[in-house]
Amino acid sequence: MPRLIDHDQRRNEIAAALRRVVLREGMAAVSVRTVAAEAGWSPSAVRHWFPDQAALVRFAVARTMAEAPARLREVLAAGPSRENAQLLLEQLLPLDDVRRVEMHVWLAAVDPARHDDGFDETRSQMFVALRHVCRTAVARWCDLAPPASVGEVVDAVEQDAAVLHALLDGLALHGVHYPEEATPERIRAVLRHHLEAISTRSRL
Amino acid sequence: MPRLIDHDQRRNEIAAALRRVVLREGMAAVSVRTVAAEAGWSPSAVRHWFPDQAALVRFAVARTMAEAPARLREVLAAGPSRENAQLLLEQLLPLDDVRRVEMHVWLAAVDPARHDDGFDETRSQMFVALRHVCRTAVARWCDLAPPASVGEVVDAVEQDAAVLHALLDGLALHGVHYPEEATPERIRAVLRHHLEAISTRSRL
DNA sequence: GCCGTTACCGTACAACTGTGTTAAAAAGAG
DNA sequence: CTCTTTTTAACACAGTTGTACGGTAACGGC
Repeated sequence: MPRLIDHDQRRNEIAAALRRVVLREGMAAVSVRTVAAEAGWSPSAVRHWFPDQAALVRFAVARTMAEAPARLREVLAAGPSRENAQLLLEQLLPLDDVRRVEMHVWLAAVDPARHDDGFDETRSQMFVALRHVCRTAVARWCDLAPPASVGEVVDAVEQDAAVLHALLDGLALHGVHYPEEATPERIRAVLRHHLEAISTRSRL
Repeated sequence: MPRLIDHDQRRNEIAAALRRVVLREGMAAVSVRTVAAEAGWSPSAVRHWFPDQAALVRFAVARTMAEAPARLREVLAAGPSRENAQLLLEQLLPLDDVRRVEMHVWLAAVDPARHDDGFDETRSQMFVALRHVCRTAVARWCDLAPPASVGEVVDAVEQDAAVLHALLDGLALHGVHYPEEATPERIRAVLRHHLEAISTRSRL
């Protein structure tokens, strides 16, 4: 057997390089060559680990988004409370560098993906996943029983979740594209304000 | 004097061609050549009307977004009412083809613009303009005096406007990138639900 | 020692890009 | 018709892109 290399780690390194390129120069600057240079390898090395460029960015985007579920699970484990509900939602907002990179890469990838095949599934999965997090957050915030499955839908919660979902993505977009205006504190404040509006209403 | 051509109309034709390319194949497919082909001219013709590619997309994006203010003014002229407030906001959502194209082009242009100079001003202008529309809409919805100027800020309205602004951009993003899930009717319903939540709260 | 498999590199090529230059066509004014 | 300016085309050039191919270096088992 020849030298054995940790495939996953190698690919993660390259994905991290792509992330850095996207963050610094935007998705338009991503190419096999630029990513390879950023990672410190030759373009052929990158080509060795990924069959083509599309697979490269697919993998990198997937890996980038893959860290969020772990954070969500961790917060979820803390048990339901209002603080917890807000904390849950904040995991999906660009409030620190890690989450900012996630959102940035995702937003940069979503638009081109609209015309690439093989990304549609990821896109809609992301949508339903986010929606379900919103459902859970609304339920926890309003002190209701959490939704048992992705399929189970309670109408009142569902409407609030749809609003929250759009609000969340809007805040993410603002945080990434208008960092001066939408600072982490302001984003948090807007989310807080909206959540408190929900509770005020539900007390009627 | 040799043949005189309506410069503005010519440039608008080219901008429209760019719009079509963006809509069909995404911003990544935009080049002097592809736009020229779409418009039915030679690349040199396009180059004759725009000094370089950056100016081309700058102009096309500006022209695309330039149609919204007219719509907003028209709605604003109808005088304040709740229906009117919702209608105002709906002018900034991808509810028909015209508005869908606007949002699509804008979203496709915003991300690359983050790393191009000369677009920052447009970006922040868009932000404050949208925020002000939200302020006005909240004021009209809650039957308050409309804000006199962009500078005048009422705290209670301002917080609601910030939420509404993020919600609006989130809904726009959903409508463009998840057209199956976020249909015009659902987008309208979400907006409606949020606005009614505001009024419920304000009646306390 | 050797060998075979794996990892990586350098180069090459065709396609595309933006952007100049150069020249032809078109059309109103005289 | 001719002249003059605008409009369009054709071409060229350098740069970048994705991807394929041939070769080299490393390493584990014998």
